[in-house]
Amino acid sequence: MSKSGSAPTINDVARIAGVSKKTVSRVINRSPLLKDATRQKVEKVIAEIGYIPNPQARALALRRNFLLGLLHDNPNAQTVLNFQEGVLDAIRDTEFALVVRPVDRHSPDMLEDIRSFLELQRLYGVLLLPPISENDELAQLCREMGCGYVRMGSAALDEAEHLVQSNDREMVESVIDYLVELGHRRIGLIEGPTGFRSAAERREGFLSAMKRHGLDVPDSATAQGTYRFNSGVEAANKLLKAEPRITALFASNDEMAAGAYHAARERGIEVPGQLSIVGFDNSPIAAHIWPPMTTVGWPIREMAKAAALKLVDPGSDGASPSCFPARLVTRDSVAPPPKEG
Amino acid sequence: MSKSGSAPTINDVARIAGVSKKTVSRVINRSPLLKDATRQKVEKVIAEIGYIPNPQARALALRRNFLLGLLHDNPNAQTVLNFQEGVLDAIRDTEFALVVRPVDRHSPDMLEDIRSFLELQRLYGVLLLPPISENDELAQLCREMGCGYVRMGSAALDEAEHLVQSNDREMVESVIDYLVELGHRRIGLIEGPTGFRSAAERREGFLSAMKRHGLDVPDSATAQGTYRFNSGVEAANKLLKAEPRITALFASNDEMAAGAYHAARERGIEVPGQLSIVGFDNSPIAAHIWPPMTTVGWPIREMAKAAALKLVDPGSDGASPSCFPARLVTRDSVAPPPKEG
DNA sequence: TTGTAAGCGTTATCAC
DNA sequence: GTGATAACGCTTACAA
Repeated sequence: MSKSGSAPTINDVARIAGVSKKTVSRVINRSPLLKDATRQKVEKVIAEIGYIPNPQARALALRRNFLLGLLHDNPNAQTVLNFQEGVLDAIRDTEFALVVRPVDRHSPDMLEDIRSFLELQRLYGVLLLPPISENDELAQLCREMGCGYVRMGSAALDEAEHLVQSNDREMVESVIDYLVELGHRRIGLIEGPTGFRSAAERREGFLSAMKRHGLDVPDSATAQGTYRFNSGVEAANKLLKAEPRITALFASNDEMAAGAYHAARERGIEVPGQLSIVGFDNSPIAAHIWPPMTTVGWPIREMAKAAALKLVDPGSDGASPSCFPARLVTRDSVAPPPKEG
Repeated sequence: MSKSGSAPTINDVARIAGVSKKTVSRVINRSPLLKDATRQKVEKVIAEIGYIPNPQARALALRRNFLLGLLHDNPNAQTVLNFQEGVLDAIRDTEFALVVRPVDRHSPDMLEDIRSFLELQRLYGVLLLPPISENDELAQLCREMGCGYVRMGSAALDEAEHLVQSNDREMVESVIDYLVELGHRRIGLIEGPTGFRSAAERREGFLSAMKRHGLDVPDSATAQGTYRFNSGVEAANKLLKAEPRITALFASNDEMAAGAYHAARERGIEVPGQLSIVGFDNSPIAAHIWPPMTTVGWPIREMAKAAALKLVDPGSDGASPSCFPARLVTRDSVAPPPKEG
């Protein structure tokens, strides 16, 4: 047995199994050049004494920590938290742990901060959430530092092994199809901020669907927001004062869509009777607002799990492309347009 | 200079400064038995070559990682995320990093899971969020494992060095005072689930304030929820069907309060005209719902920072008690009661 | 296929 | 006060 008190080490295993510690190390690391008999003998001892390799020691020897980092500039609390859960799904019962690192994408020091963070903590790999996942310099930095990385995004930002993707554009197209089918013709767009790939993808989806249906998109039917609630209020106010009034609007995220609810209510416009609203994200507010909001939801948690697996177990499925389909969550904020007059 | 390519090590510092590595180690660890001249000489070299101690090596030698763990059973996404930001405020520019670990308080294996997690990762310390912060066995486990811990709670759960506290009870009392001052007499309570200390504290605050004002609290004016939205709907439905109807209600968190909005709207009861609603948490939904909700807010981020500092720098202020005052965030969900009749 | 010796970068022990 | 020397628990040469 191991020396009582402290956890068994590789030396205990080696001594009891009657092999060298290097052989034990080979077992741990699944070296292919081991005789099966030896491997089994060692594995038996490992199981018996409950040996677990010490991650700190491995980290020192390998010059690389068993830590996954989540880098994000808080797009939305629930999104970040769901993502954390998904990563945990992937690394539960492994030696990996998840470290989080909120960053400020507007800070000129962001890249340098991340560089020294990676240098210090020697992370095994990092997971990049939008919008900073769209930053190519950041990806380049990870490569330079020998740090694995996976980007989560709404477009083909990188090679398959570094990317987990959603199909925002298609989804927005089908949202518009849905509204048109219900009879809507004057549909407005509250788009997200410049510089966000997701915002661009969603706008493209909107515009191409409208074009496909032969519908006009006057300037007065689009407005830009910041992805925040207040900007949704302002943008909706712009859209709703134009005549003839739009009968439906798509907002590039739920928070702005909630702002649009607010603006509509202040103007005495009924949702969905006089105005249909569709959001994007399926965040909690969409379910809790009144009337419950129809929106587009990503399978964030599954995406996060896939992203983490690409890092910790690239063998399994990591090299293959991962595109996760979003789905329309139908609730009560959409109805046919009001009769003209 | 250090060998080019890799970062300088303690050996480089020792060689250049002409001292032993142990002396450098003493400088790093602020040993008091060093001659000032020696210290300054070494510090100069450290600054010159930009030496940073390697956390992985320290972790191995000290048998303790430079990681803070956040253990939580997601009370609320925004709360958790704010807390993370607060911890980061405390450990920014230190060698510490934050690892997160969502747990399932309903799992019978929770304690064992946490035990093996702590054993494996050798965390410097953990931060416990409600409701698991109220679990005394968990605190005991941390003590046994030699892992620092700080509990965040709404009552005096532990000694000052292990606690960051909020004053939920007093705050709820002042909420009731506020409603009574406006003229409300029939005030309802949607309380949180059994087993949550925060729920108990808030209920106590409610009841003692009502008693102080000589106001009756019939059974029909209280209902229990789970802190989730749907339970708020159900609880409010129970409260709102009792006659004479309550004119105000306090919900133990915002999510249930949002559920109460929902129930009121379904029954055609106007908020705040016919029913005033006050929540607790100041979560985003309170600001985004219509009408914007009056609620009680904690300074989560500051509390998190204080908690992390208790762990990483107990010298500064860690031993002293930390009670953070919540404050009433006044918005538009409260009005005087409707005229009788 | 397996073992030996020498690190990885720090701290602890115990002399001086 | 300070410095050799041996841990800490593992991995990577390189040898056998």
